[in-house]
Amino acid sequence: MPKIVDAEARRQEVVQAVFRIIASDGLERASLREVADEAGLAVGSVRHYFASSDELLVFSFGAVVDRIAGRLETALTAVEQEVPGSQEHQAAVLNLLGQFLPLDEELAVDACVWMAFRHAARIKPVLAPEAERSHRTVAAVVGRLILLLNPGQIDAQQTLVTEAERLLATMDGLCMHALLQPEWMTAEVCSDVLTAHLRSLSALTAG
Amino acid sequence: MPKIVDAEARRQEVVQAVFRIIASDGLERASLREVADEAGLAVGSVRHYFASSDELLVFSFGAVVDRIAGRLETALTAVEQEVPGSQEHQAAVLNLLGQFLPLDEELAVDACVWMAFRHAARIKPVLAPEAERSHRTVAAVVGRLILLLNPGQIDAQQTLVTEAERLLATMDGLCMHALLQPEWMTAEVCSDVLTAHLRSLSALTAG
DNA sequence: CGTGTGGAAGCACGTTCGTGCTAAAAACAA
DNA sequence: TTGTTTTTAGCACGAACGTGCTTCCACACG
Repeated sequence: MPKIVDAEARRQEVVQAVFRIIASDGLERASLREVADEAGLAVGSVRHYFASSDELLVFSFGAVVDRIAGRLETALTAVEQEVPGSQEHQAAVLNLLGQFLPLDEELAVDACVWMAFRHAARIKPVLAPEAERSHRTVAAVVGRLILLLNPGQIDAQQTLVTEAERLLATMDGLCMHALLQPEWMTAEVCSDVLTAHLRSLSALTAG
Repeated sequence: MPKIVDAEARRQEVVQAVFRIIASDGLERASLREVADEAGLAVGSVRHYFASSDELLVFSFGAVVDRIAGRLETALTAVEQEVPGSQEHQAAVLNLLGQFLPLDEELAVDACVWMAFRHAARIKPVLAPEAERSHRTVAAVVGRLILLLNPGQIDAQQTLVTEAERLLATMDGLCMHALLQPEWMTAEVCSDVLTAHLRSLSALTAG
């Protein structure tokens, strides 16, 4: 058998190059030639691992969705292991919601890439399945979080859906503003908005 | 003097073509050739009114910002003319917030175009000034709305900023979801989320 | 009635893109 | 060593892009 290369690792390296290009220059610059350059390969080499440009983009979209979903899942189990209402519980919730925001370099890259792919999916049908998976996955996490924050208090399915969508929309909006208007959107404002929203959620239980 | 045409009207026609292309095929398809085709003109004709592709895009961005700002301003004065707490006041507020969402064809096109340009502005520096103007204008409207909803109750500047950003993030998130996941995001869910958020705002006054 | 100016159209060049295809290089089996 | 197969690299073609430049056309004015 010939030269053996860890194919999966190579694909991940290429995907990382895609991420960097999207974060710095946008999705439209993520062409095969640019990606190959960024990855230190030739176009033909990239095409050996990804049959077409579409396949590369779909795979990259799936990769970033998996990364985000993994972080959220980890943070959610951390929330579940704390006593509701405790200080640690509150911190775990804030940590979970912080995973949506570009608070450090890695989160910022993922947020950029995630946003770019979701918007591109509106136009490019090949990206639609991953976009829907992304939405379902994240909505499920947020829904479970809403239930954790209101233990046994939400009876109506409609309230759950509404509050989950409300929190999700707020998070996406915050992420968007943090990416697009970083000078107006400091980490402190993000934190204030999050705590204000959580207060409105606990008011739900009280009412 | 030669053949006289209403230059401003022509420019608006071209801009409308840009809007249609962005809404249906995305910003990256808004090339001079595509825009000229959509407008029923030749490339040279479009370039007669817009010196370059960048100038066309910047002008189009400004046009959609003006349209949205105009709608918001109108809706805000309508809110101001109602008695706070009245049924009509509530309806006027919902009407104002509804201007952010793709509730009809025209609003949907504007929302698509607005989103596309704002995200493109992260990469293309020529679009940055309009993006900042857009943000400042809309934030000002939302800030005034927050003050109207809490007459004389908001003393701390920080609370105003936080609540304005919170409402703005929610609106942008809702708009985004309505554009990207229309099957999950019915008008009813939008309405429920809006009323839930407004309830959390009035809870602010009560507390 | 010219005639010159603004409007409309198009050509041509260089660049970038995806992709089909070919060929060298590298590494393991025999 | 030789042979086989993966990996890497590259060429070439058609399409689409922005843009500099030129060309036609029609009409308002002297």
